[in-house]
Amino acid sequence: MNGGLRERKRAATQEKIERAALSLALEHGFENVTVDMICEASMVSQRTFFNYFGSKEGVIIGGTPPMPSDEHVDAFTRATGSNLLADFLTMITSSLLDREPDAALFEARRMLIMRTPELLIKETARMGESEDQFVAIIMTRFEVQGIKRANQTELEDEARMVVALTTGVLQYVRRRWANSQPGASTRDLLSNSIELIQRITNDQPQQSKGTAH
Amino acid sequence: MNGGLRERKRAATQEKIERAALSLALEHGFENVTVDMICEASMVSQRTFFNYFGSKEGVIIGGTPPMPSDEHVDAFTRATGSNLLADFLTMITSSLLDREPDAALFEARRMLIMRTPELLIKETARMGESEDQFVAIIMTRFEVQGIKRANQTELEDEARMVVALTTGVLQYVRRRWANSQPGASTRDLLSNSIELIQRITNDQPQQSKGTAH
DNA sequence: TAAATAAATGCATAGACTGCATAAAACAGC
DNA sequence: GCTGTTTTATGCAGTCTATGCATTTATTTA
Repeated sequence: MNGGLRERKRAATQEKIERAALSLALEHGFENVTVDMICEASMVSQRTFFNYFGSKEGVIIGGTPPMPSDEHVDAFTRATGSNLLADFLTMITSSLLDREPDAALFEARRMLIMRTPELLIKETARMGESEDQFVAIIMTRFEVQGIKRANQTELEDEARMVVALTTGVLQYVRRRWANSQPGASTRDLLSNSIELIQRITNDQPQQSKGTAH
Repeated sequence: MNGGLRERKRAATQEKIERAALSLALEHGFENVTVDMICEASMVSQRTFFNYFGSKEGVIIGGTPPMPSDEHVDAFTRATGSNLLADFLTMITSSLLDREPDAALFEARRMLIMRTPELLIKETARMGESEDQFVAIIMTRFEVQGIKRANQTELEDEARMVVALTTGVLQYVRRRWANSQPGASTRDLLSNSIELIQRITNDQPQQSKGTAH
């Protein structure tokens, strides 16, 4: 059933731990906060903490790796005619934004990540864990849109490169986002980033566009 | 002085630990090998192990973050007229290749990383730690080549994006490299990757090239 | 050969994390 | 409301990575 006592208590506990963790980390810095401190502040056992979040970073960057919702995936695979990299990037950022409905927690996280480069790196790493699933999503889009290459491998390489580029760009975007104003538009940030990518990759003053061999 | 007993012994110890670690990790898998096992196999104390490598991953992916030599940096900042991203990527991979002169260790590392996605991620993370230094190198190239933008910030953003893209692409390249034949050419792999990037970023069937706004 | 420097080690300790057993709470059916 | 079942929370013991500090051992330099 939905909204049972059990479920609500679970959500409450999770939030309580998260709030305690964020608050402590903002005050003392992430690395100076121990799991025990978080447990004491949120009045749960250490074991419970790990049951919920799996690791110390987990409580900040999310206990489970981020996966876009079916709606986002659908929109992505069907968004024909636009730029693949831009669309993928948009899907990922959208699903990241959806994950945190509470504005205060959202902002706290932003500040924390800004102050803790290590967390930004870990977040990137976590994204990398889901690589295969992301590749699958992109392959679906290729299929839906009837995009073919000489062979399946080539198509998969392309998908893998898109994911790789995205994890890289995400690091850039997150940094910019972390240093931006609280209310700043993610959309603008994204389109600026994509412009920048295109400027960089298209800029090749003297080299011909053909293969380098 | 150079080649003193001290220095040679140090190099010998380091190599002994590295060999033991790689051998054990290939046999049992990285996560099933403990630091104590490595210490016993290489006959050093645990403390010595950490003095050399700082962490368990360190013994596999290198005790210190990878930084290109002055020669590489020089070549990069002066290589005018070519593609920025390609040149930067080349510099990074070159310096990575230079790090391991021993072919057997090199190959062992390749196999290990192929079998241990976690290590690939950690390696990427380590690269991210040096971001600021890389940005500085790129800024130097801008300066050497007299490249200007509206303001310094814009230039730095561009540099940061190049680093971000590179860390992403590196993940792709490393995966390809890990799964390739022992003798495969890194140069070919690189140029293929760069072609792929250009195909992806230039491919925008219906969207005009201008700003999305 | 003696002083200075560097390397290796031992020991104590913190802190993250896991496995396992058990207690407490919530649920489902009656 | 009572009872058996399923989740959730906890306690505890133990493993493993990692660090600080003091001490010993080896190499270098003067």
